[in-house]
Amino acid sequence: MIDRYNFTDIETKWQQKWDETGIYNVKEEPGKPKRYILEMFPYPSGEAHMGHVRNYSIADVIARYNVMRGYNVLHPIGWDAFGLPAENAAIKNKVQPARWTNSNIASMKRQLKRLGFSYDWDREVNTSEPEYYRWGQWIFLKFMERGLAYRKKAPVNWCPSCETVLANEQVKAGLCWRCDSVVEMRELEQWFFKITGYAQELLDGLQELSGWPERVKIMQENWIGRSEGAMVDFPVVGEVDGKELKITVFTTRPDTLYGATFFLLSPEHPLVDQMIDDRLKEDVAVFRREVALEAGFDRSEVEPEKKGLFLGRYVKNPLNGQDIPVYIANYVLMEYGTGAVMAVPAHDQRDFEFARKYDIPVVVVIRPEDEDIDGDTMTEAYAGEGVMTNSSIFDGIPSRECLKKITAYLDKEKIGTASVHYRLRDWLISRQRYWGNPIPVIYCDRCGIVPVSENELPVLLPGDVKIDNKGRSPLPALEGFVKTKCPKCGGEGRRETDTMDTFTCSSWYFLRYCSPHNDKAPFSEEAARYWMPVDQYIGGIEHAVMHLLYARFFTRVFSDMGLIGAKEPFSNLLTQGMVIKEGQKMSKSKGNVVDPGEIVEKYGADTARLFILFAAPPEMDLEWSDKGVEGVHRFLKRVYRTVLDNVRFVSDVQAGAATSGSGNDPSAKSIRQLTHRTIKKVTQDIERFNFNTVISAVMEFINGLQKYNETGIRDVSVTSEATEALLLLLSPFAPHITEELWQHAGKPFSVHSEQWPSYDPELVKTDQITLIVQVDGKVRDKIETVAGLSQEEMADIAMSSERVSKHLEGRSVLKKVVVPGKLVNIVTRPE
RNA sequence: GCCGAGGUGGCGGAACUGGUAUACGCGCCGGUCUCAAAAACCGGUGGGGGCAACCUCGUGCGGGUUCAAAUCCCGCCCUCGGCACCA
Repeated sequence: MIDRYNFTDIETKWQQKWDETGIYNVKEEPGKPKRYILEMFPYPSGEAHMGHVRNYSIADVIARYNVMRGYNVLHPIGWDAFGLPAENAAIKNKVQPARWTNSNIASMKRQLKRLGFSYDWDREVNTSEPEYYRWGQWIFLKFMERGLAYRKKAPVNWCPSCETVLANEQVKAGLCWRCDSVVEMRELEQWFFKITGYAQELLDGLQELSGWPERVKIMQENWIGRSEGAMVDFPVVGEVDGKELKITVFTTRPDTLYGATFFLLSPEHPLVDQMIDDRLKEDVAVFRREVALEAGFDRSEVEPEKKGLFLGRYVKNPLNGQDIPVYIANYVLMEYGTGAVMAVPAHDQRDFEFARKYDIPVVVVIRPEDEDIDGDTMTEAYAGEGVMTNSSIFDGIPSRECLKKITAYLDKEKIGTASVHYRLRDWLISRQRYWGNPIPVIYCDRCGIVPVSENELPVLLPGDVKIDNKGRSPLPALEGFVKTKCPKCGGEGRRETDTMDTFTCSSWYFLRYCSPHNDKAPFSEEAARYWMPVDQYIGGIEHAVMHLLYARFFTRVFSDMGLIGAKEPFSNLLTQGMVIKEGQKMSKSKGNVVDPGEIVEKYGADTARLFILFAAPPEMDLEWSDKGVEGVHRFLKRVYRTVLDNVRFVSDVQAGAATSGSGNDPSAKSIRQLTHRTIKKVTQDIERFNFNTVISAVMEFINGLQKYNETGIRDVSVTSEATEALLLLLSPFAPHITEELWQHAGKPFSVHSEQWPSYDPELVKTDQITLIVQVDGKVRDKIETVAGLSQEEMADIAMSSERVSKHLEGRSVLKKVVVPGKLVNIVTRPE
C-alpha cells in the first residue's frame, strides 16, 4: 500500500518543530556574509488575502534559497498596525482600536504560521506598541532639530455635520461618506516633513539603484518632477494698495517670453484680493467656488474646459514693455511654481485654448524650420523648437540657444534668474486622528512650540477611549492627555493632539528589524551596519512612489545624522503583480475573493504556495484557477509517492532484499544527466526569479524519474542521488513535504539547513543532439546525432537527408548556414 | 492626453543572447485497472488539406531588415496599470 499524502498532519508537525527548534532565528555573525530578505509588512486588516500569500511565498523562496547558499539570512515580519480602518471598526463594532488591531494581528499571525514561512518571529514588530512608536517620536524630534519638521497652514477636507476632518478616501464625489454632507475645505496649521530639501538627492540616488525595476524609477522621477527654467518678474501696472508690485512667475520656456500676451494667477493666489476692484469681489468668489467644485471631480476622464476671469489689471512684459491683461484661470495651480504663469498662446496648448476663447492675440515667437505659422490662423500651439522671431535682438537665433541666452539676459537686466523647480511637495504628516503615533510636541503660551524632552518619551496614546460615531478623534477632549506642563518653563502647556501619518511608521521598520528589542535607540548602529541595506525587497507596485520614496528619504536623513552607512535602504526591488480572478482584481464587492485559509485546509500550505508560484512569473498578474490548484496538488502527491517508493527501493537493496540491474545502464545514465541538468536549470531560474519554470522543470524531473522506475532496472546510487536532489530543489517552494520526505529518507533535520546542490558540468553536457535541417528557412528534417560535430560534418549530415534532397530537386544550393550544435539552413534558388 | 506594462493553442503560461513556436500545468478525447465509479496510470490534442507519407497556414494588424523574426526596426489597433491642466 502506498501511504496517503496527509498534508495537514505533515504541515502542522513541522511547523511546530521549526518553532521549537528556532531554526529560522538569526543573529549577527560578523564573519559570515549576510542577506536581508524583506517583504512589505502587512496592515492587519483581519484576514490574509492571496496577495499576501503571493508576496510572502516569493520572499520565502528567496530567503530559503539564500540560506542554502550559505548566507546568514534575515527574514523578518511585523505589523503596520496604525491606521484608519481600526477607528472605523471602533465606530461600527464599539471595540477599542487597540483590541481590534491586536485580535487581527493574532489571527493573521496564525494564518502566516500555518503557511510555514521562514520568519524569525523573535523579531516581530508592531508599530502600535509604545516600544516601537516611541522611536518614531524620537525620530520626529531629531527631524525638528534638523529643521526637517515644521508647521504651516494647509487645507483639509472638513465635514461640517460630523465636525471632523476627512481623509481623501472618505470623500465620495464631494460628499462625506458617512453623512453625505457637502465637504468643505478648511485651513489648519499642520506638521510637515521637509522632503523637498532632499528632492535632488532622491532624484540622483535613483541612478545607483540598478536593482530596481525601470518603471518604478521612472515613476519616482516623474513624481519628483525636476524642471529647469527661470524666475521672471512682471511689474504690475499701476499701484496696488499704494505700492508698486512685482509678480514672479516660473517658466520652463524663457525662450517664448516675447510671446507672452496675457498673465494668469491661480484663483487662490493671495494677491488676487489686493488687486481687484470691489465690484469684482463677487465674481471672483463665484469663480473660486466653481473651480473648487471641478476639483472634486478631478479623477474623471473629462478635462474641464479652460476658464478665466479678467481682473481689470495689467502687468508689463519685462522684455518688450507691453501691457498684458491679468486673469485668474481654472488651470493654474497654486501648489506648483509661484501660482502665477506667463501665458504664451502660440507655444503652449493650454494657453492657446484660453486665448482663442477670450480673443487674446496670439503672437508667434518661434518659427518652425520649414513652415510658416501665423498667430491669427494657427489651430494649435507650436511647442517645438525653431528660429526666434518677433523677439527683438534675439530674432534669427535658434530657439534652443535662446533658453540660455534669454535667461542670461534676464539675469543681467535684474528681471529674472535661472531656477530649478520640483513637482515634489513637502510631506504633510499631521492627521487629526486617534489611532496613530502622537506627535511629541507641547504648546505653551509663553514658550511657543516646545518639543517633549527625549527622556519623557514615549507620549503614550491613551487607551480605553470613547469613540463617538462621527469619527472624531477623542484626543482633543481628553483633558488628562492634553493638559500638561511645559518642559521649558514648567508652566501650563497643551499637548499636540494630531498623530503622524502611518507612512512615518513604515519608513524605518526595516531598520528596527535589525535590533527589534533595543530600548536605547530606534536601532543599534552595529546591527544596522551588519544587516543593511535590504538585499531584496518584495512588494506591490502600488507602493512604487509614496512608501518607497519616504523610506528612501528617512534613510538619507539617518545617513546624514551618521546613524547608518547606507544611503539607500533597498538594493534590489521586486514588484509582484496582482492576483486576479476572471480577469478582475479580487475584491469583496465583486464577490470573486478566494480565501487562502480554505485553500490551505483543502489542499495544504505547500499546494497553495506552489500553485501561486507556478501560475505566473512574479511580476505578472496571476489568474487564479481552482483547477490549476488541483493540478499542483496532484504533482505533490506524485512527489510523495515517488520519493517513498525510491526510499524503500534504496533501503531494500541495501538490506539485500531486492535484485536489480545496476552499473552502466543507459537509462541510469540518462537519469543522472536529468538530475544534474535539473539542478542547473532550477538554480539558474531561481536567480532570475522565474519560479514558474523552476517548478515545471521539477515536474519534468519527476516525470522522468517515474518512467525510470517503471523500467524495473534501477540503480541504487542513481536513485539516491536523484531523490536527494529532488527534495533539495523543491524545499524552498514546498517546505513541509520536503522536510517530511527528507526524514523518511533517513536524513538529519533539517532539509532547510542543507547546502544547495551543485551539478557536475560533465553530466550537463549533451552527447546527443537533434540536428534541425532547414531548406530556405523551413524545417524539413530533424536528425538525432552526436554532439561536437564540425560545421562541415553537420552540413554533410544535413545534405544526406532524403527529406532534404526532396526539397532540393530542381534547385541549386547557394550557401549553407550552420549554427554549431543546433541547425543547418540550406539556402537555395531555382535552377 | 502623458508615462509604464502587455497582446503566443480552448485556458494559465514557455521559448535566456534572432536559430525546432506552443515546454510544464489545466481542460478535452481515447485507453488500462474496476461489477461500476473515484483515484491512479498510459496515449493523443494549434488551424486547414490528405487514407497516408506529407503539404500548408500560424505568436494583435500592416510593412521592413535577415539565410532565419514571437524575439530587431517603422507605422497602426486593442487590453491593463499609474499620473493628470506642473507653466
